[in-house]
Amino acid sequence: MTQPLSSRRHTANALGALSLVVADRMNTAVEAVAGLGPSAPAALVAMHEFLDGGSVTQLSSALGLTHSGTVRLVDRLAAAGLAERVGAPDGRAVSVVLTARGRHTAERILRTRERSLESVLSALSSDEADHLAAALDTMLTALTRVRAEERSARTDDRPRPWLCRLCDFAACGRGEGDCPVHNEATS
Amino acid sequence: MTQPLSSRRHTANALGALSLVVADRMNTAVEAVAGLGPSAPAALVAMHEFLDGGSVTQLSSALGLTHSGTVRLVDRLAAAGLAERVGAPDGRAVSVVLTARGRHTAERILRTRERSLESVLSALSSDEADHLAAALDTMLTALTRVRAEERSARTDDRPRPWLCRLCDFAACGRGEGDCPVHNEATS
DNA sequence: TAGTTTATATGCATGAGTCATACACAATCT
DNA sequence: AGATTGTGTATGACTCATGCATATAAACTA
Repeated sequence: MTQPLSSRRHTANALGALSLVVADRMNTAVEAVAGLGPSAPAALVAMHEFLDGGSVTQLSSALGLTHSGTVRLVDRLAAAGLAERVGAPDGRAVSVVLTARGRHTAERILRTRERSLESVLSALSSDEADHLAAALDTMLTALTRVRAEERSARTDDRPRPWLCRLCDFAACGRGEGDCPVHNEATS
Repeated sequence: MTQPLSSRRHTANALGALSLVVADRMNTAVEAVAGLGPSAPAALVAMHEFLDGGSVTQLSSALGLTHSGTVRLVDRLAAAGLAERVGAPDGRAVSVVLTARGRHTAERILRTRERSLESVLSALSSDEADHLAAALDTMLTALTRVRAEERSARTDDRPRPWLCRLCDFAACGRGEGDCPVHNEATS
């Protein structure tokens, strides 16, 4: 039996409300850790998870920023002693690596994020949490597919942020290579 | 039986990932409607739903902006013909009302939001959607309580954005007065 | 009537980003 | 090898939404 339309609409509304609060709280908490702007946490986490030593260009497409925007961001990270530019094999490129402090900060960001999220989950019963997890996985998988389609259909090639921005790969729970989101990010 | 810890962590991670994408997509879609900055959609919807004719101060606390920030926002809305300032009974205050175009824009914003959210839900089976709805309600209720506590424990009285920002009250599905979020907003 | 509080508005500053452009190195094609 | 074209990085000038400090005006209060 199909869920009545009115109920779907209610669910959509609640999903919007919840996503907004959860994302807001998470972003606020996480931005405060480094205090270097809205993109810094995502940059640090991306490098920590799969992009350490990557080029500015790679970083820019993971974050959905302009190249020049990313250059400024790397400037800030470097000035704060969280990352540094080292020479890359390719002479024109630059390899952005996390310093020890940077890696430490990235880990603090992940922990902060997790705390923020678990405080939201703590209201749920086990059953509710299980069902929620199933629904989340379904939606994430679907969204990854949608994004892939959108990407191929796009004319303006403005990069968009990495879908799984801020994800903790260790907490993903899917085996290596099993997470479509992860795969999209690293491919 | 309790959900194993590793699984909780997975759920938290997925919740973070999903909230981020959903909120991102929603915000991007909705900001494009008026094109007057990140706060404009929330302002229009707030006025449309419960704050039409309200003062700049009321608006500022619903949005979590500074008063001056809100003044500039109202300037932009007025310049775009979406709102106007009319005299209030209180001579120093100002009453910000939506124009016909403003009201129309607010409705378009709500529809855009709803489309964005329903595209995410469409991947779910009826059962999944039902369970999701239950979990969402639980979490929203809990979050409302948490916010109320946080508010009373705060020293710096920086306003924070209205929790149910962008909500479509008609889609809320709870009866008048039954939605704690709604109640918090309008009280 | 004078002083305080409340509401709005404004000048100036800032931070994070964009765009256009310059520059350095690499890859490719005669 | 030399010239051309492409790719990666950096920088100068600007935009835009916001915050802070302050000014002004109206409303309460003593």
